[in-house]
Amino acid sequence: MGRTTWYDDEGLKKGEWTAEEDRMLVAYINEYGLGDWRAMPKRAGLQRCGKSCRLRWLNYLRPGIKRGKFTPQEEKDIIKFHSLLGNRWAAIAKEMPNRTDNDIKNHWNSCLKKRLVRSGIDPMTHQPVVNVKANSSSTTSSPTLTPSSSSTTSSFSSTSSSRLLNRLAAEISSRKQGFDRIKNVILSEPRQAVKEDALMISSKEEEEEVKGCFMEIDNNLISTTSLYELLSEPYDMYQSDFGLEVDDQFDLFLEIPSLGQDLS
DNA sequence: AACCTTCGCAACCGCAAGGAT
DNA sequence: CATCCTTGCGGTTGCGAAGGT
Repeated sequence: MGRTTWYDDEGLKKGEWTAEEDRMLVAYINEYGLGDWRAMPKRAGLQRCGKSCRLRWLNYLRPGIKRGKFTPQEEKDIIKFHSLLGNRWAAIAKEMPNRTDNDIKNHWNSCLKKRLVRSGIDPMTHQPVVNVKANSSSTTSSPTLTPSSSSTTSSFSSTSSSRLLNRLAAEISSRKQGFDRIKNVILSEPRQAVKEDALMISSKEEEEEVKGCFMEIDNNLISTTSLYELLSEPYDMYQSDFGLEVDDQFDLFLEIPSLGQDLS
C-alpha cells in the first residue's frame, strides 16, 4: 500500500518511502540525532523535503511506536480523550505515548467516529443525537427517586448490563426523547446497537443479557432502586475515567419522570 | 470472474504558532 | 516591531486490500 512515487518541481521525491530511504534516514538520525529538518535530507543523502522526513520519522520510524490494531481499551481511551480534548490529536497522542497522532486520527476518522454515529452519539459532542421527530413522552416534574442502601434483588450486576444501562441513562438524560422510544431504539436492533456500541460489548451472551435486562424493565420486574444500583458501576467508571466529581448524566437520570411512571 | 464499494493507512498540503533575525 | 524561517498540527487525499454483489 502506498502512494505513487513522483518528483516535484524542485526535484524532491514524493510518495511512498522505500526501505533504503528508511534505512538512510534512521542511520543519519542515529548518528547525528534530531535537528534541522530542513538540512537533514541533503546531509542524509535523501532526495526528500524536510517535512517529509520529519513525518516519516515521527509516524513510522522512531522507536517505541506501537502499530497494528487498536485494542478495545485503546479505543475506549481515544473516545474518552476525544470527549475531553476534541480533535487535538497531538494532545491525545501525548496521553497514549505508543501511538502517533496520525494513527489515532486515522482510526477515529475511519472507525470510531462512524461507530459512535451508528450508536446514536454525536461524535463531536459525545452526547446522544436528538431526533427532532421523536415523540417526547414527558416533560413534567421529577419523581422522587431515593437511592437505597440495602442490597439489590436484581440479577443484573455485570459490567455489560451496567454499561448499556448507562448508555440508556445518557440517552434519557437528553430529556428530549421518551423512555419507551429509547427502549425501542435499542431493542429494535440489539445486535447492531450493542455490537457497534462505543463501549465495546461484543459477545452474544452479553447481548442476550442486555435484552433480558430490558425485558425486566418492560415487565416492571426491576425496581428503580435496582436500576440505581446497576448504574452505580458506570457511575464509578465515569468518576475514575474522567475524574469528575459529579456525573451529570446520572443526576439527570434520576429526574426522568417517565422512568418513575414505568418502573415504580 | 469481474466489477464496485468500503476500509485502513501512509503521506501530502496548507496554515498557524513561535522563535530568530 | 516587522519579517522570515522552522516546526508542528489537523484536514484531506490517494491507493492497495478486503469484502460484497
